[in-house]
Amino acid sequence: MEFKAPRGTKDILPAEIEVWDRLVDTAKSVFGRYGYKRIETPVFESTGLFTRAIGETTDIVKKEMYTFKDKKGRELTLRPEETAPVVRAFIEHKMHVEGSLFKVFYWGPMFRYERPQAGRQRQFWQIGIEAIGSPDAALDAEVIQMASVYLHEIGLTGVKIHLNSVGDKCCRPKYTDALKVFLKQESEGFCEDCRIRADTNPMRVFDCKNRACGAKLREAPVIMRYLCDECKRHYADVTGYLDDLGIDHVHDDHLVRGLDYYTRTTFEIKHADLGAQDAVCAGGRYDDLVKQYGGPESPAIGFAIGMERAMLAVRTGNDREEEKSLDGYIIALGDDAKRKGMLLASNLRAKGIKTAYDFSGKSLKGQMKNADKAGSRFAVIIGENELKDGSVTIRDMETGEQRSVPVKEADTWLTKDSGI
RNA sequence: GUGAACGUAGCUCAAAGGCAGAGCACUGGACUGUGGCUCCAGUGGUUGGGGGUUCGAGUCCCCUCGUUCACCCCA
Repeated sequence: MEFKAPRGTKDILPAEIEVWDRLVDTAKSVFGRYGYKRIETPVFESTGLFTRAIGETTDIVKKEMYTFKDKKGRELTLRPEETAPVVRAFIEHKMHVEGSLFKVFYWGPMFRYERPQAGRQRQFWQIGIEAIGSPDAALDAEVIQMASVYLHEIGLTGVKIHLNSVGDKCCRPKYTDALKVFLKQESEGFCEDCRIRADTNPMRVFDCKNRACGAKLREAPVIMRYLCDECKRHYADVTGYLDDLGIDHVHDDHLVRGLDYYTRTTFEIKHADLGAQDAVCAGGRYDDLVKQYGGPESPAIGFAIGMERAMLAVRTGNDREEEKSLDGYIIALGDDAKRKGMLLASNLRAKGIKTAYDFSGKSLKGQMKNADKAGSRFAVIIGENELKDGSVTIRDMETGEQRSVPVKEADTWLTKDSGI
């Protein structure tokens, strides 16, 4: 075969689209219930938008972006994530209203040039939300609860909410300094990657899966001890509200975020069946990002859910019986019957009856088989006998019962709840 | 970017250097205008692509593309 879907991309075929649509429909329903409105932003943006927001030293910016120049030489990038575009739109359209929240949700494809793996693709879809305009810890709790409700409503069970705080611009530097000192002192105990991380982005050592490093990290300074009073208080409030809401969560000292813009609350929702890429949802606060981009002081929080990962996790134990996708399947025998059949199909569809017409030109037997495979409730047969008296034969594909009815009454028989 | 395994019919997989096969699916028949069950028969392949070794390669070697898993990183 000459052409295949590009590496790291996937077709979603009709057989799986039902689950896919459910993820989207549930997003509309759940996030709408919390007062979120949908936003749609371009799939590509100026490259600088992402390099500054995400961080020059992050892997996403350094090696994973689909960047290109257009014909006028503009530097553009296929979006690797959606927070920066939403923030850009928020500022550009001056959506800031003093004392009120900008609450939006979205779904769409994101692009990162990575080696594909279970739950990781080059084009992948995210469903996410952003709430811009409040520092309130109660908002954090509501957002986390909303994510949890969403995952519950798409039928995901066995998820675990991990929570941490990464501090803000005054207390985080103190912590990273302390961590750096520790990593330098104990450098023999760490792998090569971690030694490099000590300089570039020390908090990322907590992501290391090397067992020796993990053991060593138990002695590392813990960020909670270094948080300023405001951050400490904020985090305590978030967990307090979550407890009030009855949302299970675990504190995770080692939960750090890869993107530079995060402040204070960070969280991940993990699922055990996903393999190495076990986060189905991740998010956190980004209190400085809007200001940093020239907007008004607007503390904010958001999260994103990986749709393909959610699909993988939902897949297990979800073999629901599929609904009959057709009400009527029209089988015409001969040219005259064909004309009648086409017209009948058209009339039935106009009345909202799901109707397919058989174009195979096969025998009655062959067309009956097609009706069976198509999953129709009824077969509607038009042959010589029916042409003579202006009737059609309607056969219930479940019970095998059938009866002859006038063409004009076909619609009422096809919409009957039961029996024929 | 690094490492490992894998790539054979539409699908799931056999064939341990010697005739490319099975099950399911598909098509036809038994059953002439009646689907599902059963039985019988049939169609279907440049063994991912390219090169090499060999009398002979699906099998061994090299390159390449892709898949999977892990690392890295992340949704």
